[in-house]
Amino acid sequence: MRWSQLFIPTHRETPHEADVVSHQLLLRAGYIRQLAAGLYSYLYLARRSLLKIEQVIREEMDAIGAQEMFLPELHPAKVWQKSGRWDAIGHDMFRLQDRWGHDLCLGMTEEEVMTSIATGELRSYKQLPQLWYQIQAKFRDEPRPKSGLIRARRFTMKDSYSFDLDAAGLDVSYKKHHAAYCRIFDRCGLKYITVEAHSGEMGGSQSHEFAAPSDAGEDVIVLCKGCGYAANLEMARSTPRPPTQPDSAEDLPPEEFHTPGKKTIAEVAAFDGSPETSHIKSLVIVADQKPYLVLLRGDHSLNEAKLGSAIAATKVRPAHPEEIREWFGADAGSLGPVGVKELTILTDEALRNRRDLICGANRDHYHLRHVTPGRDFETSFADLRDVAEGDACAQCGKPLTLRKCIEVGHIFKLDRRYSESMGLSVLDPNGKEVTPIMGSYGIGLERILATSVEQNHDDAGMVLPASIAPFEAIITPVNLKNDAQRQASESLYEDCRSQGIDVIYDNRGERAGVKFSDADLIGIPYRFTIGKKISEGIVELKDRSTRQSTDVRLEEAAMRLAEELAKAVDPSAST
RNA sequence: CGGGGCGUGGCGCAGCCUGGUAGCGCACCUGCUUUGGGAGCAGGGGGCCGCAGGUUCAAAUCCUGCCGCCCCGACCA
Repeated sequence: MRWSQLFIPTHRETPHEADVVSHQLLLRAGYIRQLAAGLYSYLYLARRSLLKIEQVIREEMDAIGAQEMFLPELHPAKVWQKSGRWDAIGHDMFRLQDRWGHDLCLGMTEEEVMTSIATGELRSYKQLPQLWYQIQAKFRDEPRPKSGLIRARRFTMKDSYSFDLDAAGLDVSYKKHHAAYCRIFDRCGLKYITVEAHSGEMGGSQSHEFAAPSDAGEDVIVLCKGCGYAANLEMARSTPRPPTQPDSAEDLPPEEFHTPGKKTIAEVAAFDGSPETSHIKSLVIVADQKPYLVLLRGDHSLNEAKLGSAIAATKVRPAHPEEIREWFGADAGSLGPVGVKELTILTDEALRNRRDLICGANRDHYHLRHVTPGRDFETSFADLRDVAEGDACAQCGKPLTLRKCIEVGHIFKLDRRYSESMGLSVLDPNGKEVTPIMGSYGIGLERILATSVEQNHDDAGMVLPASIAPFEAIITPVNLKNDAQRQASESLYEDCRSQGIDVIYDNRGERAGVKFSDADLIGIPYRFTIGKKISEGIVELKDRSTRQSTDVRLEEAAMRLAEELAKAVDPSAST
């Protein structure tokens, strides 16, 4: 491609609406333009990158025997009603009606459609397993789209679905996907970790997330440098730091004391000189319409996903102030478990075997001291808290660290949730009707691009790996008006093309500095610079990531780069 | 949905407080010079100042309402 004919609208200045690096650079480098909140047009460069990412994914999915399909993005309500998600999902789904008043939605994911195809067609265990996938647009009416391509309302997902006869089969399909995903992210040059994750609304028994470390991420991953333990914050377990001050051995009854205007744990702790670890934090939570009193150590915070799992609730929310007033006769800030009868009390494990603690008295401006779980109130225990930086690893005892990550892929064992609700069954070898077991597996294509930019950039712009960069190389003549330089550029351009190198020729009449800056900004991994040394038959080959430049002979230049690319591209080619 | 910020040529911004000719840098067009890291000089084009009402002789500027975008939180497969 010749740059002079292309539309690559680069900007010198950072657009004001973007504040994460990938968003800024994708806009500045002319990859994308915003149409509305969470909706982006992919211009030429982004399109090329995304097609390359798509092709990597396609190759690896095909390699595990998955079959690509193409499904409608517009779904009739009835398939979602059948699975029960039409009502379960709420505002995240884009809904519309056709001219007859029939309800439709834009697809957020394809469990329902894929399963409905299977329901019509799969009849025998002999047809299993099946691995089906598609690479298509997904629509989610996010409460808050943000960070450019990282959380958009329309994005591209590769989603695949496995149908197996039994759990052992699902295990095989799941492992195949896990391995394929590792190859995909390796080939795309991402740094990532795989962690156990929370299944959320997808349901199912097991899930793993592919988490790419980045400050622009919204996921928090807990890591142990000692033993390699890694888990999503929603699943992670730890041994909390011991209380700052040991509990009193005395056996005193609860005693009310006046705490005028002190509401937060920090305020009460400062007021009476006790450490926060000797306090009970009381949170009122409504889970599936049922109220709970949730107790945590004063310095800990609640993880709502863990709570949801502990009580098998799907919808968890903090109680409204009026509800709290009605149930406790006091406001948040003076709440506690003593005397509470109507609400189920759940207590975090960190408070097990603790005694002589401080909590609210259910009377405004009063707290209780000498409170002991089990003696002064009935409760059950569960792991409900967020792991905190510096907690000890539950496996090896070393301190844990927290890392923000972008979720680039997620695989789920769905079990029979969808096959059952959608009425999928086949005959087993004994002629008995059985319900196949399913898995679902997703990768966000734009997130791979955005994450790559997040992980690979410098002050000049993006530094993309050759596998996903819009071009593998760029030819930059320093001065186009110089005949020798121009002719050499033309001939190198032809050489590169005959070597199969995806190359762009910057034949614009710009000054060298402009062309260098643009090439750096858009992140092309290799640059041929054709300048004065062409009189000796020499061109420079510069590596964008190392910024190292080597002199090569013009005649050998394309071949040299082709060899270099063959080394870098596709480390998994042998498998 | 709660809190905050911002809407002025394509991009980045000033002007608004204290009402009176819409301005700067970059980009763009023409010409000349220049050509190894975002050139110089000269000339030029481009604006519903987010939208709608109101106040006023007069509104980018003051008032009211709405819309859009961004950030924090809530929320989120």
